[in-house]
Amino acid sequence: MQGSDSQAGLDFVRAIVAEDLETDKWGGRVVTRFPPEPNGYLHIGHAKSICLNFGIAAEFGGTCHLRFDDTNPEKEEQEYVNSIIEDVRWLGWDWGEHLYYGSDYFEQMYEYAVQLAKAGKAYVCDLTAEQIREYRGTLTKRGTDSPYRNRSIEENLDLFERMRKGEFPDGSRTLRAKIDMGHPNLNMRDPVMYRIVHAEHHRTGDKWCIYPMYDWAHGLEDSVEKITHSICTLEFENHRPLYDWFLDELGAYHPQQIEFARLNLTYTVMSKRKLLRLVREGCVGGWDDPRMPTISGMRRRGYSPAAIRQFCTRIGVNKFNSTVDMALLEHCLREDLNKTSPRVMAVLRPLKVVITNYPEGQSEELDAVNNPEDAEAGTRKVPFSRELYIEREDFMEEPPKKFFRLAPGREVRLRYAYFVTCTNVVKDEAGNITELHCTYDPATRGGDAPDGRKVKATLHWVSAAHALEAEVRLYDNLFTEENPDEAGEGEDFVSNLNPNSLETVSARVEPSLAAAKPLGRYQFERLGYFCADAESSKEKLIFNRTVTLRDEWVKIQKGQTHKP
RNA sequence: UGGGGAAUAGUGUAACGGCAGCACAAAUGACUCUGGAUCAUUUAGUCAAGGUUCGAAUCCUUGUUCCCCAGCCA
Repeated sequence: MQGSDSQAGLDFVRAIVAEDLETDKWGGRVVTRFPPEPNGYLHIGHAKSICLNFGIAAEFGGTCHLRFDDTNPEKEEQEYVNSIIEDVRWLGWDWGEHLYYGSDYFEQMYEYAVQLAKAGKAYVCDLTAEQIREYRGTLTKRGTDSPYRNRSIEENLDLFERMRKGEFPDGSRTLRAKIDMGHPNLNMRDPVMYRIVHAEHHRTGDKWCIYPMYDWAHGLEDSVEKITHSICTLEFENHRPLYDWFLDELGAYHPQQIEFARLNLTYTVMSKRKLLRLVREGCVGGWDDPRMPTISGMRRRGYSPAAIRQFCTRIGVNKFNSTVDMALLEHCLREDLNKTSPRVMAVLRPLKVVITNYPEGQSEELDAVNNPEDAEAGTRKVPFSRELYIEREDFMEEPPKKFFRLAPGREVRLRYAYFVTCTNVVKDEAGNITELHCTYDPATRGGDAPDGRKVKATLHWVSAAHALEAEVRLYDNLFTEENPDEAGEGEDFVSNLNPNSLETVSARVEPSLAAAKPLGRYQFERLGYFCADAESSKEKLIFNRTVTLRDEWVKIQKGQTHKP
């Protein structure tokens, strides 16, 4: 093993898989699985697990199963199943024929339980939930045997069968593994295998009124599917001895479990419980709110599957808890979007500009490059006329040092159009700037001066008469704190919600955007990446800001205000 | 002395007894019809203390800190 370099550069999970392949531990097979519980929407943390499991299968010539771990009818819904299937597929992964449901194995699990009971390794217990907790002991104190622990095998078999038949009310009895109430690992103190719940299951309906506990079900699901590497998160490390015990007692196929650290990201929360709360309390518009770290939210925000996949490989895999900087996610996003997004011009906060020496009623079409990063993307026409809109923040009446954009008397370039010089500032009675008057230099058509003179800034713009109105939603971090859980006394993460995480503006966009399809991604030049909202239409254009462009000017401004 | 896991720049990771490397972030400069992109440069790290060794992030000892476990949730 030491001599082998096949593991160099691999993360520790892949290193194990590579070594197992080398030693032929599984007869050349690599079978992984992504086993979500359909009780919520998938988030970026799940993407890490999805990319790990499907990625390993793809890299090592194996297969990866998508399996719903649906053993708790009270929390699971078909809606979640549907969203999970959509999200995994959207991320670009394919499970082929291997779509499974834990509930499909209920009968087999039941038979396995009977086998254990027959071996005297499981018993029906009449203790209440509260009593079970008391009998379990504590972290430092051993537990006490249940008074029902030594029932006869016949009685256990009879009672368990009657549990299944529905003869007993919810919570009245459980089937427990007979292990060791003095075990230092609490999971080994006669864990519950089945509980009685008369609830309708989203797939099995009312066929069952006893449901397997996760610890009992999960290992069996992996075993039945002949998984080779059961990759899960750190908190299940303590459960591994229990899975081992079950599988060994049963003499069943035994996958290898490998635990890795779940993903944490700055400025957001990552547990289904907390995300559910944000949805239920109306802090966001729903599971797919573009501010949510859910896959569906990120999709609606304008993230590309490639960006998310790239992020998942960049963060690596490890066994210790860490918090990844949101900036890395945004870096991966920009990296992909820069290469793939067509550029367009849009003005978020319009300031009217009149080109006083441009003939009234005249207009022309100018050529604009669709994507300077992609020659194949070609060019398009953008209309130019006497009245335009530019970005309000691209003009300053009294420009500070290093402000290169438009100012009185200053010449700048309108992208792909002309050089213009500001000649007059029009204000209303309150002194607010309402309009700018400029002159243009006809010789600079297309954006270059034949005399070779330079300008320090290039501005984006739209023609007032041709521009389309659009609602643009400017998103920012959902939370103001890097770690939202760090809240004051008596408060929790909700108190760290960013009140400015969404600002809606009425923008003017170039006419080509009339063809924008829902979820279509664009770069609004000089502003950022934007995506047509899922509900955007020709009648009402809506764009979501995915992420801003990196902005040197913002940094300069910050520097100027910090050191006056 | 309950059990289990883990510690490498600000952040995320690599190095498998042999020059502590990469990326993000930050900073500086070049270039630019996006203050974008791109390119170059810089800042910054082995939890601590001992030990083994020619040589230790890596092996050993002791300690410190952090995470997980007391659901009939997963």
